[in-house]
Formats: sequence, structure tokens, C-alpha cells
Amino acid sequence: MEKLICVVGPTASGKTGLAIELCKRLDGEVLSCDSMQLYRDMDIGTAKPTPDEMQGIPHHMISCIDPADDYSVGRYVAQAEPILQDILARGKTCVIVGGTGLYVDSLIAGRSFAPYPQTGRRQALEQRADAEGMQAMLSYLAGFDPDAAARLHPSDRKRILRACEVYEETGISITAHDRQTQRIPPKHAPVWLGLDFADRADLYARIDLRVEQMLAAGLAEEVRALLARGVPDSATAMQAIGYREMVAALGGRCSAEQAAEAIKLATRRYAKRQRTWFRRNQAIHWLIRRPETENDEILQSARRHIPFFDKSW
RNA sequence: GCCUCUGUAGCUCAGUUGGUAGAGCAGGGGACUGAAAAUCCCCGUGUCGUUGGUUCGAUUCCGACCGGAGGCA
Repeated sequence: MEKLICVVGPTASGKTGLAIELCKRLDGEVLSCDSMQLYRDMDIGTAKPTPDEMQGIPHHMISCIDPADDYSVGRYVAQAEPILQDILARGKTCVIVGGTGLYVDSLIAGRSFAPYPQTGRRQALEQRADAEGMQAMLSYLAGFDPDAAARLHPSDRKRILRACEVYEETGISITAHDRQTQRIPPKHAPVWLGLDFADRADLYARIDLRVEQMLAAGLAEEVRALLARGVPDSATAMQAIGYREMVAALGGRCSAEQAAEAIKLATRRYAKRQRTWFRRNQAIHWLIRRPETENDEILQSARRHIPFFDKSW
């Protein structure tokens, strides 16, 4: 049996702390599964654990990508899977800390992705969508992938154009590709642990507090430094919550107070989407906390779901 | 003290020539297979400030009262 644990849940629910405690007791290493903590020099706004907080536990897939780079799920799985294998091969426990649902699920499922070509097809499709409208693109898609066309809403430009691109590029519809690459059962069978608060208001209060702490810790400076270094504000990394709002504030498009409120709001909504994503995963053992819940209590509940816990624990 | 305006969803406000009401934001639910902290979809009952009156019927008209804003003293 693979000694593999996935710690998931909404942002600010305490995943990072739990993962580190688990690693200390299970001879583990952290494999981060967070689409924004991947980027270097984005520490404050992505709530990365500090070296101090890591307590000597090795962390992988954190601060390994340049903020100006394009990244994707496909690249993540390709990079993370060998690391996962290596951790297990060395006899260690692998603790995946996942805030990014798509990345976690793809890694665990062992999904492979259709290529993303540099052939200019994407650009051509974008132009065609601008000229003809999305209904026309949807009809075009229906010609070779009626399932995808039926599934996608006309406003869902991103997915419609991607579906067209995959077919034009590979001759295989994205629906067929997804079916062909689906692994049943999934590649890995981790112990799933989900962290969340019983009362949503408590999570939101934590989010607000954390945003204030980020601002006090110099989020504005962090963003300013990235921009000064030439990271374009169109970069994927700059779409991260906290960064895009600060870019707006630094550009004089809103006040610092407005930016702070916008960050809190966006983070709450993000947490809601994360819940929606993880809620459908029936394998997750939910560890529900209240503001007064001790970390040790959570740890003990977690232990009950881990069949391979260390005898010394 | 007098005059004017104002009180409708958590917030900002529409509206009903009298037949108990709807937008935006917030909030909730869902989707998700090159960007996912991204992107997309769906969801609106609330003593219409309180209390009398007129009326078959009042949130709407009238009076009083209680909030709020402004003006004159």
C-alpha cells in the first residue's frame, strides 16, 4: 500500500499546518498541490509556509516556477508524479497538500492531457470567435464533438475554443480524448483528509484576518517587486488573488482599502468554489473544526483514518 | 420650533395611475480534463418604518408618530 495522504479543503482551513504535523509523525514529505505557491517570489500573497513553519520537513513543488512562465495542469502532473514516486521509493510518506482541486485530482487519477500546440491555431480560433460569435463556434464544435457542444454553455468561451483546438490539432475530439485517457481505477489510492470549519462565518473571519496579515507583511511590496522585475500583469501568476487586486491599487485604479476588501471578497468566493469541488469527492474524510478546536484534536481525528500510522505515534 | 426631502431584500436603489413588488451588489447552489487563486451556469417573500383613517382591497392616497438628511429660524 502506498503511504500517500491528500490533505484538501478550502483556503485558510489549516491544511499546511496539518500536513507538517502529519509529516513529523509519519516520516513524511510535503508535495504541494497549489497552482500559485508554485511561483517563486510570491510568498506573502500565496500564504506559503515559511522555512520556520516547515520545521525541516522537505517541501516539493513550491517556489519552483518563474512568475512570468506559463504553467498548466499538464505540466504539474508531469513534474509532480516523478517526485511522488521518488518520495515513496525512499520509503517515506507522501503528504499532498492540495488547494487546487483540478491539480490534485489529475495527479491522483494519473490523467494525461491533450497537447497545447504553439501552431497559432488558438489565435485563429480566438479571432474567429470575435468575428462570428460563440453560437457559431458552438455549431462548429457540434460538427465533430456533439457531446461537448451539448455540455458547454455558449458563454463558456475558454472551454469551447479549447475543444475546437484539440480536435483541429489532433483529429480527436476532446470528449474522445478524455474518455481514452481516463484511468479506472485511478493511478493512486490515497487517504483523503478534508479540513473545513463547521460554521462558514468562522472560515471567513480567518480569511479576513489572514488578508490583513498579508497586507501588514508587505504584500504591496511583493507585488511591486514582481512588476518592477518585468513580470507582465497579464501573466497567469498575476491572476492570483491578492496580486491582481494589488496591481490595480498600485496602478491607481483603486484605493488600498478597496483593494483589501476586494481581496477578502475574492478569497471567500474562492473558498466556496473549493468546497464545491471537494464536496463531490466521496472518499474524503472530513475533519470539521470550530474556532476553539485544538490542532491536536484534528491530528487525532486524522490518525483514525490513516491505516499506516507509525507505531511510535 | 417650522419647512422640504426620505424610510421597500444583508447593502444601494427601482416600482406599484390602489389588486401585497424587482434590479445591481452581497449571499447561496452547481460545473470544471493546455490558464483552475482561472473560467462558466443557475437561484430574489421581503412585517414595502410604526399606527390610525379612506377603500371591497393600502406598500401605494390622507393623518399622526418614530428614524435619517437638508434648509429656515
